[in-house]
Amino acid sequence: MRYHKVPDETIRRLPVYLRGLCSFPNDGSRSISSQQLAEVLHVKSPQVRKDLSYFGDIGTPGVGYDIQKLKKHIRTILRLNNTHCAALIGYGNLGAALLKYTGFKTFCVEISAVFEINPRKIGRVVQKIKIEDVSNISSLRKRGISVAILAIPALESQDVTDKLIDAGVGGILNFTPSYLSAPTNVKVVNIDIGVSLACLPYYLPVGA
Amino acid sequence: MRYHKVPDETIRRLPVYLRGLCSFPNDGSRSISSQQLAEVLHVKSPQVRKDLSYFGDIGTPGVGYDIQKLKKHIRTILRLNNTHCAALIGYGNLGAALLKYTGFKTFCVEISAVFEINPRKIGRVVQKIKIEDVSNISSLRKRGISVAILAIPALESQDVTDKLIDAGVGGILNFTPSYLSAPTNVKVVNIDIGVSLACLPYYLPVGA
DNA sequence: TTAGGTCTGTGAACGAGAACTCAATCACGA
DNA sequence: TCGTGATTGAGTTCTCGTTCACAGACCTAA
Ligand SMILES: NC(=O)c1ccc[n+]([C@@H]2O[C@H](COP(=O)([O-])OP(=O)(O)OC[C@H]3O[C@@H](n4cnc5c(N)ncnc54)[C@H](O)[C@@H]3O)[C@@H](O)[C@H]2O)c1
Ligand SMILES: NC(=O)c1ccc[n+]([C@@H]2O[C@H](COP(=O)([O-])OP(=O)(O)OC[C@H]3O[C@@H](n4cnc5c(N)ncnc54)[C@H](O)[C@@H]3O)[C@@H](O)[C@H]2O)c1
Repeated sequence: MRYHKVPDETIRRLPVYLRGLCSFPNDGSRSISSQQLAEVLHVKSPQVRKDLSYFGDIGTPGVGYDIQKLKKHIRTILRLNNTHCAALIGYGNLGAALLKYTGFKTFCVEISAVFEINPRKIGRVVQKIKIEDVSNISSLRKRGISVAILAIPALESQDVTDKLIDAGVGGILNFTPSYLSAPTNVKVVNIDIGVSLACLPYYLPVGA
Repeated sequence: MRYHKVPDETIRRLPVYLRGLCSFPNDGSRSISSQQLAEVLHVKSPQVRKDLSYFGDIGTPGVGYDIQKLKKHIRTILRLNNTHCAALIGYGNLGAALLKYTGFKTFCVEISAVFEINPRKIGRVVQKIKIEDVSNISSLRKRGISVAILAIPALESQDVTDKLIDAGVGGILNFTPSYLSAPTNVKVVNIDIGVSLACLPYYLPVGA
């Protein structure tokens, strides 16, 4: 492997590969070819090989990829070896749904802190987590929490983002419909549900 | 404007432009330049002009874009002139959050039907909508509902998708972590929250 | 009426990422 | 030990989308 900047698109596909591998029928075979992997995941096989080749020689020519080794390798690349703790900011409609969701553990991510501004919610215990006051965000650094999920009203999002960054957070999953300013060493991933939904009618057949 | 296939990326930006225009400070000026628009939305100004130019001459050289006209124009392109009714499939954690959300009306989309398989939920009235049995999906065609939001367990997603397509649905917003097979005339937009979250640790500074 | 400044629309250059292709590599069996 | 078939890794090509740059349209004011 030579030096290469890894495309963001590749990073985004790795979790998909990982999930595919986890749910792969354990039919005794220890290895899987890029062809088989590609079919399950609905991508092309050269894509799979190129993605994986960015990170060194993982596969074996003539054989394929060792399933267990590949899983471990992808986890290492994504830093998902040990469980990551994430903070949820905003326990509203969306926040509550996210907190109840158990699917994140496939990716070794676990929501381990919840912050609110509403006094009626602060102090309540939900899913074994005690909801804290939003001013406690500054404690995130010493608690080793560096990933945050933003599910608060758009107006407050930049303020809270600034606080998160001050507290050493390096990755933010943003559900609010606002653009968040952040230094380049902080990664912001946006999920804009409204925009995704608004795109659909365009693709409907005319007259529908 | 010549004939051009419009890039998907352009379509995806249009709702962002629309939302930006809606929240633009109404300081009396009737028009806005691509420069100003670009600043608000954090894109480059040639991008804005190119995106809009796919759909004919909307702006006025030397002046800019008439704000009200542009809003109307974008709505027309995206077919968001008259309210679109959408069906929500699955009233679980996520489905409930989506149904309560009022922000979709910015984009003239409204959830007007909810389907469930759980008998204890069927028949309940939530947000003025009566939850129906999933077998009623076939009635969507005559009700003129052609957009659906999938928020059910992954295992059932392909089955229900097939039913939705049979019922004439042409656009699906998919929250399940599975790949949905659909004919090319049906648009599927995926929102994979788990994958988005799993990407974040990769970008954290080493040692964090 | 015309000159000068502003801003759009668009062809062309550029860049990133996806798909293709094939030489190099490996397992296995003769 | 060597030949065969399978499969990777990576250089090349292709496709799509973004950025650039400028001609032309428009407004205003003298
Ligand atoms: N619910 C959805 O389906 C949906 C869809 C698309 C986008 N969103 C976006 O997600 C965000 C959350 O949506 P929601 O429906 O859960 O809203 P919500 O109003 O139900 O919940 C927001 C929660 O955040 C809390 N909050 C407000 N300010 C805060 C602060 N400064 N610090 C900590 N907590 C604070 C509020 O007390 C409330 O509990 C919004 O930006 C919304 O636009 C939601
Ligand atoms: N909740 C989250 O935060 C979250 C995050 C990421 C992904 N997801 C995905 O979104 C989907 C829904 O998640 P959830 O947390 O709301 O799950 P949930 O279990 O809370 O809700 C699922 C609902 O769908 C209903 N249902 C099941 N089969 C059905 C069918 N065939 N037809 C109609 N309804 C049916 C169930 O009765 C239930 O009410 C899942 O695929 C999940 O993986 C959710």
